[in-house]
Amino acid sequence: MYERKLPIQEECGLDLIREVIFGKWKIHLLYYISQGISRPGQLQKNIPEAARRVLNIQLKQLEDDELVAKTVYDQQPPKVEYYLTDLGKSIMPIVNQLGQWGDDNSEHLQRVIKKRLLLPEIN
Amino acid sequence: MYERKLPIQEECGLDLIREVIFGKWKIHLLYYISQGISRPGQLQKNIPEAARRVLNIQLKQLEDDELVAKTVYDQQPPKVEYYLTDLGKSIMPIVNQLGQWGDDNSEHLQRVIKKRLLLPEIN
DNA sequence: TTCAATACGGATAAATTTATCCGTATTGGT
DNA sequence: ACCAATACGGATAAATTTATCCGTATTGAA
Repeated sequence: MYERKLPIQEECGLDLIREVIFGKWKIHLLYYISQGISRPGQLQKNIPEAARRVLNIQLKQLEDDELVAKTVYDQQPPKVEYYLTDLGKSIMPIVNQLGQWGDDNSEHLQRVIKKRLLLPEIN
Repeated sequence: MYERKLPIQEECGLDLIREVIFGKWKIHLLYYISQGISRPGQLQKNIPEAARRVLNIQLKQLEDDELVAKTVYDQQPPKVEYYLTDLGKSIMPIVNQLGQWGDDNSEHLQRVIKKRLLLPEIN
């Protein structure tokens, strides 16, 4: 178990939203869940680059932050369905715009990302 | 100097935008620059929680990604001014909405963030 | 002559996040 | 009997990001 050592910033809206959506797969998860892809196994199939363990962790965080919630069916084999809370729904317009902006500018973005490999330092 | 080992995802818009704005202070920097706070020293004063070194690194990344650009005045003491590129300007509506959403939901967000301290595991 | 203001970046440590590996448990199909 | 499908999470390694510390260089002001 990991214990945070540095304080979390919560000065302004940008700090706060960063805390809940800046995870490698969080916006993807929100997106797919909003599209009705609700079961963990399905989400994983849609995000094959992500390790299942990581998806679980990020789903848990989204759940803790109350952007999503889940229904656990009492059956075997297990069945779980995630859905967006009202708060989660309210952020979807922005998530969709993020994806749209990325798509609209994909040429540019792919170019600058490739350029990074040539740069002397990255950090 | 650091060399990346894992591949960068660039499958979809959400991957791409993550690459350019998911840094601890990037959306803040974009916001303040859009507000006309253009000099590094001023940006630092507006984001006192951030280490200056980190702001420099993230400004450099924003510059490499062509969301911002800078004018270097040839004088002493040095003077530099950052400004948004067209691409940077095009993302501001979304950045502003992110901040707005965070502000609008600040009570909720502060509550869930505080709750994290009580949770058994974080990762 | 010493210090403040200005911007930048090397070197390295620390913190955090993500990845990998593997084990739990149950039902039904082959 | 054995395996696939299903969801979950412990333990730990690896990768990445962020933080800390300090040094460079120049002008003008006290």
